[in-house]
Amino acid sequence: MKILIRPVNVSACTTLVQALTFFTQLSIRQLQNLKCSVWENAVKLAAMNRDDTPTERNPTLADVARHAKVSTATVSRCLNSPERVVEKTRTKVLNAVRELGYTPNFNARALAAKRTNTIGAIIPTMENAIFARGLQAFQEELGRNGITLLVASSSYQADTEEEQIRSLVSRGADALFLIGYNRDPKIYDFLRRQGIPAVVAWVFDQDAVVPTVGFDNFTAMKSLAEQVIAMGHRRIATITAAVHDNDRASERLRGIHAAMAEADIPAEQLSILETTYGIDEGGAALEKVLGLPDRPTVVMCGNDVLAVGAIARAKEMGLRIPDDLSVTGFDDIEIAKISSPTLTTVHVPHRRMGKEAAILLIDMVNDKDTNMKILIETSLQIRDSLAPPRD
Amino acid sequence: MKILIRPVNVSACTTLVQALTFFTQLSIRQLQNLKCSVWENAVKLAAMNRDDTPTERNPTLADVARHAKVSTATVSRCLNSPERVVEKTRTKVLNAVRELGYTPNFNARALAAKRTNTIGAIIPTMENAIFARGLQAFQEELGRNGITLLVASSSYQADTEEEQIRSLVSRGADALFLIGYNRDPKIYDFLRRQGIPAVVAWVFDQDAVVPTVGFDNFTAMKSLAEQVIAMGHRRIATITAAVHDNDRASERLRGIHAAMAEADIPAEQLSILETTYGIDEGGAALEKVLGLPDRPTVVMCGNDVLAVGAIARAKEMGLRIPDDLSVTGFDDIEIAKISSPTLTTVHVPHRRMGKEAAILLIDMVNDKDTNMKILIETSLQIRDSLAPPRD
DNA sequence: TTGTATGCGTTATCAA
DNA sequence: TTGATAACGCATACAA
Repeated sequence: MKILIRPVNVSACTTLVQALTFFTQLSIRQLQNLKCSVWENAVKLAAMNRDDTPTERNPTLADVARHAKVSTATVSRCLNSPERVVEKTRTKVLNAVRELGYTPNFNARALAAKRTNTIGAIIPTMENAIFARGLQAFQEELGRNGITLLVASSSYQADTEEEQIRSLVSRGADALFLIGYNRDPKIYDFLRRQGIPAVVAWVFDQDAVVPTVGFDNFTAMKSLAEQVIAMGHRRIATITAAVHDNDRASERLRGIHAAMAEADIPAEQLSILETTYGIDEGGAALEKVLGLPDRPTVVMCGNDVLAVGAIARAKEMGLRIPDDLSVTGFDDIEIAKISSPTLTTVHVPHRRMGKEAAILLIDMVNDKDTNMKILIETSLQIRDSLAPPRD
Repeated sequence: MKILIRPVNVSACTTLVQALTFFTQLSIRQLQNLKCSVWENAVKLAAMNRDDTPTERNPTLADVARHAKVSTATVSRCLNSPERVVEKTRTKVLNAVRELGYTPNFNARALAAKRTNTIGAIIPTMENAIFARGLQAFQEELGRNGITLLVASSSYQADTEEEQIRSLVSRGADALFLIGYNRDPKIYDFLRRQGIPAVVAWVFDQDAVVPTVGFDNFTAMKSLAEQVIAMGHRRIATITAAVHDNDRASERLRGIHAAMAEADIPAEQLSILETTYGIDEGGAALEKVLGLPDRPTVVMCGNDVLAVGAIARAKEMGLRIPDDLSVTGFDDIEIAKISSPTLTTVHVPHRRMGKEAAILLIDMVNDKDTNMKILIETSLQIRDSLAPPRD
């Protein structure tokens, strides 16, 4: 056999070798007997990629059983309820496990046991620090209880979320953690029929029919608005996430409206600007606010990120905060404190919320008839970005 | 029928009732006709646990098959390779699927098919926005290809990460996305033997033996340090994440050292402060910097969050930035632009990195012999927080 | 094109 | 205390 190769480059040769092993039906070893330095190099690389050291099959329960000369049932017991097997056999089995480097196949286990020790969570987006933070605390608490977390993010899409709920259930999640109460009722039906406990976080609604760990978005924002109005503001703008399908946002908006109504300020005095999440988005919305006829004296933002973006843009445009314009946020994340001026906002203990949700959910998995609602208290953080209007 | 019960406690009774319904073949409703308060209580509890509104068993392939009057194999084919089944039976089957609300059991599917269309990712923490952002882009690209993402976070613990790698593999992840190259070599061995492709992101090392999508932390930080030194700074401090087990941090530190060496600045002129991630942590570290003898004129931070925290604290303590002290960051997240003064930093295109990693990984799953390294370019962002030293 | 039958790696039930 | 063995729900080789 004689082969001519124009040595182009190594990676091309690699491909070539693979093609050759295929067409000639020679093993890579046989091909290696051909002499030529580029060739050898290529062969070596190809060998690495193509596993001449073939993929070892994972050891199974049966392998361990054979190795330890016991039945598969015994091995299984050793791993799941070690107290039900006598000391001597147990060590024998555990040794075999270690020697073979055995790891249980999760899917098989789930299939047979109908329990996965896994809880699923769906959040609107991972990019928003407050969800990340609540989730982190949630996960830490689960971890302490030997439960693993499966995360999905829905990009604020209701249908995506529904898909993901089904997906998590079909993956065997023992329970679900969801953000916001507002979703198609048939989803709650579905979960109930499947016997999958779920808790809803980030909102609190006394009348909700699902277990909840959250705060009262309406009251929190209303308190802040009352404070704003008490300072003398009458013309208000709000920069908020799209309120449609988002009960956190719509409740907060309702809070502002309620405070205005109680102070006899006509609802038309409120300009509402919807935008997506982000610092730049907050800035862009602020520009629109400034373009409004009869300019508002205060901008109440749906979260701190929008607020900080608004402040930055306002300063760029030559406004002084809060002298020329007041700005408020929601959440009280770190940037609220380092923003200049520091940001007036609503403090939400996200970590605690995540942790409480985990505890509740674990209880529910253990005995399903827990149907609790936990109210997380928020508090006003009055800082420098809010002051009485000048005019 | 006459039954005597010594009323021990409610839960015992509950069990008893369940036993009775089993043995007598009477429904709980019928048993409820018996009068006795403890008894009634027990019956009620038992009813709750035992779901008289019974948990509907999930429909299975077999149910669908029966409903559509075909074999399970046909139903399976309809779902997985619809082109291999004739139009008429297909619609019949799909109707049955819809009517029964059938969802495939993921675990069973994984067990039988050895492919899950799932890719696992392990990041150090979800709380750090840059990981969240890269991951979000990663996930979006996977989503476009019908692949779902499994996320785990290791809290920067090497052993936790190792556990999670095994866990993801045992869950059937087809491939893995990892941050940083630096881990026990036996992990790479393990993955290779299992035939699980993995890509490493956030770093770039030409000599690494695993596929990589990342940027050169060393060179990027070195360029920034050169800039700093060119401005005249000699006494430098750096606030960094713990460099042990963290090749991103250690490479960046090495970059500073290299730039100093080239400028003949003795290495002792660099004060190194390790801290954890967070705005407050950056602030605390800054206080330590100010306490240093022969105070540095510039603080180079390992990331923007630390930098912004440092700036805020410095301002609180009455320093003017950059007049009294220069500060730099790394990553170029949004707060870099809104910080005041705006932050000099290294721009890293996290989104693009995540997306490229996804594309590469998908290729690798399809034909395992891709062994690519992709270098993501970074760039300097010189802004207001850096100026020549005053002395 | 469709159906039958087997196996995937566990857990759980029952008998020994 | 242990060992057989039957599920678990699905995919697929093979046969029809």
